[in-house]
Amino acid sequence: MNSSLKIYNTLSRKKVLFEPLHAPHVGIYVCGPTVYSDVHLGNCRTFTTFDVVVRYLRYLGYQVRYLRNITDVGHLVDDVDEGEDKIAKRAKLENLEPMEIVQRYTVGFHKVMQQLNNLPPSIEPTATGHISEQITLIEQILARGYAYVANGSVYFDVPAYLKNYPYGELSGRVVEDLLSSTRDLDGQNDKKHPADFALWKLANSAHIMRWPSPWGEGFPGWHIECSAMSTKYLGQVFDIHGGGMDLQFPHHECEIAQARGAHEHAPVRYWMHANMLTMNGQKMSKSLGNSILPKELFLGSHPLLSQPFSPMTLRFAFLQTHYRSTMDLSADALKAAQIGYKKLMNGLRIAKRLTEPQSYHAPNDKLIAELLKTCERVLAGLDDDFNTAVALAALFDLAKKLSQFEAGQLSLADLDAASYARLKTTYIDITEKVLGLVEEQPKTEGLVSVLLSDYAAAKSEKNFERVDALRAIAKSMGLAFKDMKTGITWTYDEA
RNA sequence: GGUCACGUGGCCGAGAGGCUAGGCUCAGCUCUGCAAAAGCUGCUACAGCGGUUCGAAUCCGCUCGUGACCUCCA
Repeated sequence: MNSSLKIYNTLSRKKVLFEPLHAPHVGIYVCGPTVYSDVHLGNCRTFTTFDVVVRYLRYLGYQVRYLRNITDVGHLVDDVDEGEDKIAKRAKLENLEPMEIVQRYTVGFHKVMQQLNNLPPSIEPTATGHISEQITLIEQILARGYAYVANGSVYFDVPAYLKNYPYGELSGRVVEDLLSSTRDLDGQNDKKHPADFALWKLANSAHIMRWPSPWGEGFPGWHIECSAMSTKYLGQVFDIHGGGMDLQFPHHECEIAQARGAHEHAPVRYWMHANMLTMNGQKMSKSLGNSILPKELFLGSHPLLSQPFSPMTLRFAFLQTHYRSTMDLSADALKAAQIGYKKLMNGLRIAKRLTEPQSYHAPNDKLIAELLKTCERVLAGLDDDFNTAVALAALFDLAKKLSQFEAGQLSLADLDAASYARLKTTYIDITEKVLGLVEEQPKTEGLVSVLLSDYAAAKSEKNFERVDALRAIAKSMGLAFKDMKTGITWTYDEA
């Protein structure tokens, strides 16, 4: 098992060595979407980030239990008591049952995840499926004196909690600041303190989504579901918790408080936060109305886009930026990513058809050392807080070598069995299994090979009109022929 | 207003005291019937001003600019 993986822990604001609680098992929880509308590209970035995290952990040999929840309880649109439930609101708007909304957008979400080649989580629990667990957890918090009941609602008692535990350590928040900045909210008369947050809310008569509880009919607060579900499936203390940076406060801060309030222990050992996707320098978010839907990108139907971009192009673009940096979306960046992605795939195809030489010459030590070092750089990048940008850079260096081998500029016979295997498996496994970058439309090899042999025949006959015609056909399929001294093959057209 | 980030070449983006990514674009070359593909070569940057240091894009300070969080958001 690899022991050099370092993770940037938001809690300590440092990169630290990853040491799982119960190796080889790793538990990871990622805050999933609220399914009241389509996921937008920003959401996708976060989920792709953690997809690579999970993939890499598995590549290293860990047995990962990956949880990503579906928030299907509406939660409030604003913080005042008469706020509307997001899902219920949407349901009214579309004249549907709330669960129809949930179903529709859950299906849509899964489809997008699949298009982006994000693996499904091991468990995808829903908030509505865990109401009783949430109630139990709230009872535990109440029993330990860190919450109070008011008018059929239950609130977390931040001042009481503060007597025994720090609050705000994850987000670097100072409680006094919180108080001064949250002073002027009206309609929170049930709360004893402005920093308190809801664990359970009384449902008013208009509220559709409601469940019985010891405190009356109501619905759970926004933060409690993650605490309840992570505890149930990963235990009171688990390894990694991830989510978007905007969840750091208050959501994740509240999760910590709830867990300690309920059972004393800080719940998470490594907190990871993915940075925002921006558009024209501004955060992409539903509330700002500047979000692009994956569908719009894949179809090219957004005004910002002059052409469609494929899911893999998007994934590649995500991975070219480190997850903790903001990424600014632009048509130019996507265009560059599209070409880069094809180049990487061309390398993949070469790697796959590489055949081990019958015999090796005297090994070219310099070449071998260079190759091994580049393979090492791929893993070192991933080890360094999942730096996919660095890994990709090294992969491109390998792709270059792969081309040279194929074109006969370098000879595989100059390697040895070990370095040959290392080159091949590193390129293929990291690209496909860890980065999740796969060939988008595997061509029907039969058709392509017919074209290819036609092309070869036309070339040897010097029938250049036919040659040009065949090239045009290939191009229309997004392919190009390449003539090498060692033979003719096809490749993805990068233009 | 408070808290915290960030500012890298034509563009996108890593890196984080001396080695200096990578992708895209552009120019030239090799190869080629012409191309394509591939390879090679060139373009050498770190907002500004001070400071620490033998040495700073990287550390410290200030200035300017941008963003995030403080309210639902991945």
